[in-house]
Amino acid sequence: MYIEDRLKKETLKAVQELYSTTIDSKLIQVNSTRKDQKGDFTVVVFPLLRYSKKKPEETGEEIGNFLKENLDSICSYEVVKGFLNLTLSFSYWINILNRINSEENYGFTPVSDDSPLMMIEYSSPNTNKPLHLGHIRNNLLGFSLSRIAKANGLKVVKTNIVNDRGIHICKSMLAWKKWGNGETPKSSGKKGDHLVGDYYVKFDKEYKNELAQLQKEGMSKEESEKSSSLMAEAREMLLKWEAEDKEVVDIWKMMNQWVYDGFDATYKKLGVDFDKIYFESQTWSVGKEMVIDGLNKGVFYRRDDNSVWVDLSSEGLDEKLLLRSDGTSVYMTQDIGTARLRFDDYPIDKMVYVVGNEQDYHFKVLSIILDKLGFSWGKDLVHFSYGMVELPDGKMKSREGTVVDADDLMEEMVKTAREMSSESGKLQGYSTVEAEKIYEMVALGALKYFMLKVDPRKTMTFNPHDSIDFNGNTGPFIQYTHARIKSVFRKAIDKGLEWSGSAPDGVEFNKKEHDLIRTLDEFRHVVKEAITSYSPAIIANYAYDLAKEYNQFYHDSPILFEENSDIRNLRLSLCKATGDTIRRCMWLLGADVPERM
RNA sequence: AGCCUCAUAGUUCAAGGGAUAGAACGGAAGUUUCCUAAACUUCAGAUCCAGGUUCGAGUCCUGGUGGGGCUACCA
Repeated sequence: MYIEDRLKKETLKAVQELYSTTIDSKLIQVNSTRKDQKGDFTVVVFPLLRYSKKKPEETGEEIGNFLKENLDSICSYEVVKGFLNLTLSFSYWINILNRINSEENYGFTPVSDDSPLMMIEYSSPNTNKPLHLGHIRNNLLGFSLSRIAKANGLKVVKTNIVNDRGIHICKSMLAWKKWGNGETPKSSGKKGDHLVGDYYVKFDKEYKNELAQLQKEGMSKEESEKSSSLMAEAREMLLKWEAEDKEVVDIWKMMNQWVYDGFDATYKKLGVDFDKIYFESQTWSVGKEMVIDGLNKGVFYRRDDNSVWVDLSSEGLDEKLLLRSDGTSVYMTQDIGTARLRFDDYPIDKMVYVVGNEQDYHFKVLSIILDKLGFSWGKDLVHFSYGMVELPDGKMKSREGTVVDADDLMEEMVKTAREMSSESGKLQGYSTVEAEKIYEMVALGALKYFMLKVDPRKTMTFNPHDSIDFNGNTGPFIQYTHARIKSVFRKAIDKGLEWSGSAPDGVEFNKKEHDLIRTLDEFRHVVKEAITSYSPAIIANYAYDLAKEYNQFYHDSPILFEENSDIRNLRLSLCKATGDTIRRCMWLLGADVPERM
């Protein structure tokens, strides 16, 4: 049992004995003491005043005294305003430190056979545009969440649903057919997803031209849209696709493969992966069947024009379309089908969708529909709803060319990392290949930290001109701290001052050392909180605090120059624990830490 | 119009109803004969407005103002 739980229990007992009342344990708050106050843990006494019927100071004194009598680890206490600050003994903290260093994966819960299974859907790209900044946030959140879940003892299946069918796909296919002259990624040297994306844009441009021309000839906007021959061709292509017309399907397969090759390269560079990929071209028909099934069960209803709807007015929502009047499926239909397939494939206990908050309504509806169809997991599916990434002057708009492309961005950041590193010259003696690996690690660390340190629910702003920092509250700052620690241990070997493997009991430590141990101790809470609140940002912010704390300690306290071997081993223990904890934090964020940088 | 969501230094972000609202960038000034200066130290600078609940409100409630989103036979 950890000390916080014991403190709570003993405080409960104290109230019982001192004031002869039993109170709800929720009233007892044990917090970590603010770093600017003396003490390690704080019991907030305000809520207890109703029972003590005494002044805050007096109540604090009485409870403090009781706790000190009953818990050996407490060596002193003081009451400041309504706060009872307890100070624990040096040996308590030495113990904690040694525990951190002796446990295999401190703060993590191992996965066991009967662990619940969490399926996490993320990424969910369209095959007609390359990945951009918004996808990066999605991918990094999804991947990090999967690691956080694993660290909390859950089995995890990462999944991706690729949106590979529909009218929008036909648009890029049609444009390629009309104006492509057989261009391929090979012949043009373009990455496949970018090539296909270009044709999607090309279609849009030609379509706009056509509309403008028609309107010039006197048509209204609606009329021109209706009589556009380009759009008619695209629709015809979709019908052919659904009828499995060989020519169309062949082009579809070929162009999709170009895109997948492109996506794979981007995913690889980003460092994310999936255990199982679903394609909408395979799930849409299942969705249709389920809608028909629901229709038979009376959950849905058919309108005169043959379209199928669900009435959610009793849930306070409106009516939602599930099948168009021509029998084709919509987004919702596909999500229903995909859910069915997934639950057939895996014994899922928790389904998490990492999808932007623009779809809050969609997932609310999906949850209700799945529940209505009789799926027990429908009600508590989790929509991990994250905020948009905006540019300083607003949303990214592909038509205005303000989209920040994922590949370009990563490339740019690697370049910056390379420049910064060669300025400092710390990688001398490394081969080009090794050095290049570190540039990538640092660049990606910067990007990942930048995206993940923000509360996922909030809209975030990305300024492409300032780009992403490598100094201050950044990924490289944290990586740098790790590299520094590794360097200390290398130097320790050179000097013959190897670490004894533990901190000796009986040694006393200074304020900075004390703060550092306390911060290290908090890691276990942070890991748990990250999963309960679905927030990698909690890990990121903690990692920064820890690195900051360490750097202050490092600055103030000589480690290898310390003559007293007990103190030196304490400090090396702190270095070891900090290095490992930083590595674990970054792992949870999906980022790596270098030995040198 | 209705519903959802957000609002904190010049800027980008923190702050489980708890103490003097914390960082970073940018601005001003410092620290390397010493374990990595991508670091450390110091200074200036913020809770949209009006009420309410509470011993205590950036945090909860109500109303305003302002931004974003959703309310598609698009995905």
